[in-house]
Amino acid sequence: MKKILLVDDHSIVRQGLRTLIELEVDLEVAGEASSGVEAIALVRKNSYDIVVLDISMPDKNGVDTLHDLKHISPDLPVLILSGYAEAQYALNLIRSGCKGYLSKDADTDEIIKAIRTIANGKRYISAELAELMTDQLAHPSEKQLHESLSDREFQVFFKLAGGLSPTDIAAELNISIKTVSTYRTRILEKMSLKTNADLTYYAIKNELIS
Amino acid sequence: MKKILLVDDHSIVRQGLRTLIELEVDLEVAGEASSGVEAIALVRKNSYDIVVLDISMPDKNGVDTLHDLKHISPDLPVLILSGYAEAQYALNLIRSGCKGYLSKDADTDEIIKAIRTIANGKRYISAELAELMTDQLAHPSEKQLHESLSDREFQVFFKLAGGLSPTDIAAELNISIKTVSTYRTRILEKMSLKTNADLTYYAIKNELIS
DNA sequence: GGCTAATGTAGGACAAAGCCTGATATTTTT
DNA sequence: AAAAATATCAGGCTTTGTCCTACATTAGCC
Repeated sequence: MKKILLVDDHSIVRQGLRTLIELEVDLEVAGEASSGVEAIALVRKNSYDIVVLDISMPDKNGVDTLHDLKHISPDLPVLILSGYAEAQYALNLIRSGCKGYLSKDADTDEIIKAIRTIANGKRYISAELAELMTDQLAHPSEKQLHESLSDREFQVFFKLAGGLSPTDIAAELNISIKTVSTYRTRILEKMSLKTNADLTYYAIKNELIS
Repeated sequence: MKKILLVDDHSIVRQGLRTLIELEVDLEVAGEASSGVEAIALVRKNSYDIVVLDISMPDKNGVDTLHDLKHISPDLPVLILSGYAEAQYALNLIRSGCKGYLSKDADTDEIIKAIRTIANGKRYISAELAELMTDQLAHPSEKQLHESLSDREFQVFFKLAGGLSPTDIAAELNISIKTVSTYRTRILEKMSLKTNADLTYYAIKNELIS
């Protein structure tokens, strides 16, 4: 009987997981925490076979919680549950020592399968994640996306992210709008983004602008 | 026996809600949808007493789904379930005709209470939301910029902030690009902003998107 | 109960931006 | 030093978007 600790700030999600898990004879929910801090405290006090951890939580996020868990109990396997948006961090998380990473919209069979696999000491890699990893190997870029931009490209990136129009940028840099447009295309290409809004988003999240 | 339709893209959340609801004698889950489109189709075909709707879903977001539901079935009460970040637009949604608004980390009792209240034709206002509303009444000048937007304007605002092109928005809402453009002008005017990047910035900083 | 303001909707004219393509220039690799 | 890759730049052509205007409907108000 594998003892599971559920960590998620949404009680409904915990409830859902609990219901799923209780249908399995070899698995049981041995604890629930609604925050990272609470989770750490429980792991200090009790023993579990696996932790199922939501990455996005208000007080202490999943990334930090994972980091701390690895100090307290290095061998305790962790399955990360994430919303769809955070897929980008999956690789960082695996490197930080979690044993598996699943999107919350995975279907219930897959979730149980992942829990069981990890509880048995193995890794669980979903199809999506596998794809991400091979992509990553194909383009081995440890560095931040925007670091691969050329000088000029970065200038343009910065201005686009700030909401300047191509026309304005062209004027400021004394180049043609066409050129600005070309850079834009390259920037989006290099950074695997689609829209100017993505640039703004990226710049804010990476604190390039505030 | 009140018939409930659950709409959420995460199967775990649906599972959790279902478990909760099945414990109640007067409530039953009569349908589940994992997307807005699916929800609309179900509402067209069957009859429900209440819809529990997640606002953040990939294909058709909750805002649009709510809007459409109000056309198809104006009297069908809707309870919006949201992640914590979206509290800001609760008021917009109430104005758009939802009967209640709850954060996903509300505890299970409160969720059931909200469902039952709404299924009986009343409104459900959580303590947090009530506070928001009274704040609002106390300082009417301090209302958030985006709250002065009309239903339609808000939809467009949301999509523009997310980086959708006017063409895409027009297609999603089945209106002309010109109309989208008009809304854009009004939105920027009302919010005293200048560019689409400002919208994205605003939406991120106000946690309307994350 | 009529008047005004807000809302939802587009058309047309024009401007802006985007995509594809291709020229030089510069740097890196072999 | 030659070859390959990268960076800087733009023209042509087409698609998109914006601005201004307009009109019907609804909601709000004196």
